[in-house]
Amino acid sequence: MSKLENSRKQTKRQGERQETGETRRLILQAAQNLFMTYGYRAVTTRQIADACGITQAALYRHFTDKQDIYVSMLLETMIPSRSALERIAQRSAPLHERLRLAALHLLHTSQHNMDMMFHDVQHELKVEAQEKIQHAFEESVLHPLASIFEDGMRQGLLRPPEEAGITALTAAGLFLRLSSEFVSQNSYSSEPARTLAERAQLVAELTLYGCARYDAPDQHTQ
Amino acid sequence: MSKLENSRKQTKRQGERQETGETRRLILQAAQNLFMTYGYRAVTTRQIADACGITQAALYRHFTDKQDIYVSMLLETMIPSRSALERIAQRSAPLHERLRLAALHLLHTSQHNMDMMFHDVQHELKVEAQEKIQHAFEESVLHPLASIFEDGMRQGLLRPPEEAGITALTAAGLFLRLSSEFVSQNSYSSEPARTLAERAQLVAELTLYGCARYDAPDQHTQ
DNA sequence: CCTACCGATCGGTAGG
DNA sequence: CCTACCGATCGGTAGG
Repeated sequence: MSKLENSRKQTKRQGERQETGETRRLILQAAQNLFMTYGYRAVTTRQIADACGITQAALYRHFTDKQDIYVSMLLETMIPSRSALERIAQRSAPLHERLRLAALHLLHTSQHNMDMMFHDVQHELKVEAQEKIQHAFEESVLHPLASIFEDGMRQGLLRPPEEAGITALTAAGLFLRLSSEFVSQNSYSSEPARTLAERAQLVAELTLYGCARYDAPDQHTQ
Repeated sequence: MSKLENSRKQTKRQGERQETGETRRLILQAAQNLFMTYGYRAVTTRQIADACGITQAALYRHFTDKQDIYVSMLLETMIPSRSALERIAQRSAPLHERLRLAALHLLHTSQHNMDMMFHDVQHELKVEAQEKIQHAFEESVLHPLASIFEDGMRQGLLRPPEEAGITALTAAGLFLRLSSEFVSQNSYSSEPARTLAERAQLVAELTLYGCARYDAPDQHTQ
């Protein structure tokens, strides 16, 4: 006996199945795969429905419209990151180590194609939805990351903005860009294959120290 | 007497105006503004035509289809960069200075939304067009930049890949991402306003040295 | 949850 | 270079 059958004894008019929100989760999962790969506009509601084995019209029993699917998917992707990143930020480990763990988290949950996501949010969504996403992103991803960099500045390990440095928020944005450079195994180049852990380590190092040798002659005085 | 009238005495059947390729340039300029802002799919051929003051059907006298407009626009944007970047790469100035100039060039010509561009190329174009763009990008942008980093490795100023470093090509890709972080005045944060020159300087410094203080205690041994 | 369908809009073509 | 139009596809709804 399937668990689909035993978990409902109610009226059941023609072909309804909703109950547990199982279908909703299925839709959001398909939406994540498709939207994050092809972008908001390029994905049709029919593609999402096909990936779930339901008809396009059935989507509208779970979401009010296409935008609602997209926004719900983004929120359910970002919000769980908050506690994970805040926990990492509050560790007592050295700056470098916390950044490595944060990068690992980002690479692992594959906060994919951040740039495309923001483009879509900005250009395809209504203002109200934009603000909801923007807020969730700041609370769940940007601020936890920025707090790590603020810590580094308080400790005097990072250049403050007034010494040709950048603000903690900008550093966080930069860190995110660097991470997305390494989500997919390379963008253009023919880099040797690396594990997720190695890439996270690299993101942390590059963010802090760049590509220069630590012991290189000081080029600022050249 | 308008210059449109005097530059042609030929047959002139019903409403043709083509001659100098003037309209073609107008179309490419409108296409650049629109495609680079909204992405390939979001821009309609009617929008491009409207921006040029012609009808949508008239576009097809200058280009075979929408993709042709897009590819032509990208090629005519990237190819002129080649000589500029190669000249910068071959200068005798220090590594840091050449990177600063390269960043300035990129920020100035606003090789905008590189990530969206690559997404569009990969997902919306036919393979043949993809390869044409990929080739032009490598020749005109990526390789000139990579040659600067190769130089730095030869000089021993950069960590080589086998010392937890990255290849010159990856460094070039990273440099491009950092640049696009600063094309628009900030992405998320509330950074103080900076001139183009200041941002170029910052991109070069961050690429080489990261956000850490140059004189910070070595965190690798923490 | 499905079948059927709608208006709107898209890229591209016919014909002059 | 324009007017007019085409088939295809889109997001969303009616009705059960």
